[in-house]
Amino acid sequence: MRRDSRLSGALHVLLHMAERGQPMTSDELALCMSTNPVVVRRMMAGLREAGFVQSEKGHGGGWTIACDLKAVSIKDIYDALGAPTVFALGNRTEAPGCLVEQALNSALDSAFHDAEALLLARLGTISLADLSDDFNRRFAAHRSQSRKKPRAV
Amino acid sequence: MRRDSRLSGALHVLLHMAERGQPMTSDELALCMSTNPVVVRRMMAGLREAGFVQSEKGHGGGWTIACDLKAVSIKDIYDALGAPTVFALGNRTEAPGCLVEQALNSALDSAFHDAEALLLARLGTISLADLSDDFNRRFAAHRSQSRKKPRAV
DNA sequence: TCTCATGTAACTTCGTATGCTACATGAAGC
DNA sequence: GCTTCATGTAGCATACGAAGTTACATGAGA
Repeated sequence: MRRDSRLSGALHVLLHMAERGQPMTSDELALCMSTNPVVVRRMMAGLREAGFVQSEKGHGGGWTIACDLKAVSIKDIYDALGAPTVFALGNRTEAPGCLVEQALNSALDSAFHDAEALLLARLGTISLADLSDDFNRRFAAHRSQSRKKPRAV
Repeated sequence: MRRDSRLSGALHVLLHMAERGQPMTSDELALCMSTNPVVVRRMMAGLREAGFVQSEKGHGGGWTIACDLKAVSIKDIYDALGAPTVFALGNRTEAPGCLVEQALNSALDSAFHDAEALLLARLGTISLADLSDDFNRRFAAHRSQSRKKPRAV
């Protein structure tokens, strides 16, 4: 099944903005992600409402980060995106009359609920600053490796 | 996002078959699930290949359970269905050149991987017999309740 | 007032599960 | 043998939601 990549996309955009340190337009961000500026705006709408980013119109406008990267977790971004459905698997019927299905849903729901809780808890422990730090480590490693073995990228 | 209900459907069908104790046709099973017999056959194909059920053609034919309910877990059924994608969320790009996306995927993959492992481990602890027992408990409770407050179902 | 940017509605595209039709295959009953 | 009943499966239609695109309104600066 095709996967919802909005969380991944939003985080990607945020990290690029954090690196840049100045306003970036939807067009620039769309280029970073090889997608469409409207997709970027649509994705960012929730983050703007949650106060994580700001947008300015006109010359010199664009998107800027409006929060402390250390204080915002991946889970916060997930919530700002509207907490999209986590699982591709699910029950056939949510409120079944069939007792077989009730027994089944009860067991499945419990397992899915716990897995979702674990996932969101994990995402809650990772801040945007953590991601940015990880990127910078990779960037430093990449540069030192490029110095040893210089080649075009 | 619309959810994949094959796991739920397959388990539902198996429990109905376990209750019945004799061959059930695709048409009967489709009726139980208010779906189409072809959908049932398609869903059951993997279970047949895995040896969990048998199918017979012709008069008196249909589907029968061919395994020990205590020995088969929900995870086994999931695998027999081809281990469909668990998450509706995912990375935009699996093998990105962008270092930002690499850092991101690394963090997300780790969390998703752990959540999936937890889910499948949980599904591995629940046998078809457990589900069947749970159904029978519900059925008994339902009947005793009906005796107290008799009414048409 | 012109240009650049966001905001948003409306439509198209694309992938996948599901629903359905049609027909081949094979087993049981007559 | 022939009919009936069942699975097996290909092939197409449908539904749905994310992503992609077009078009245009709105507002901020030069």
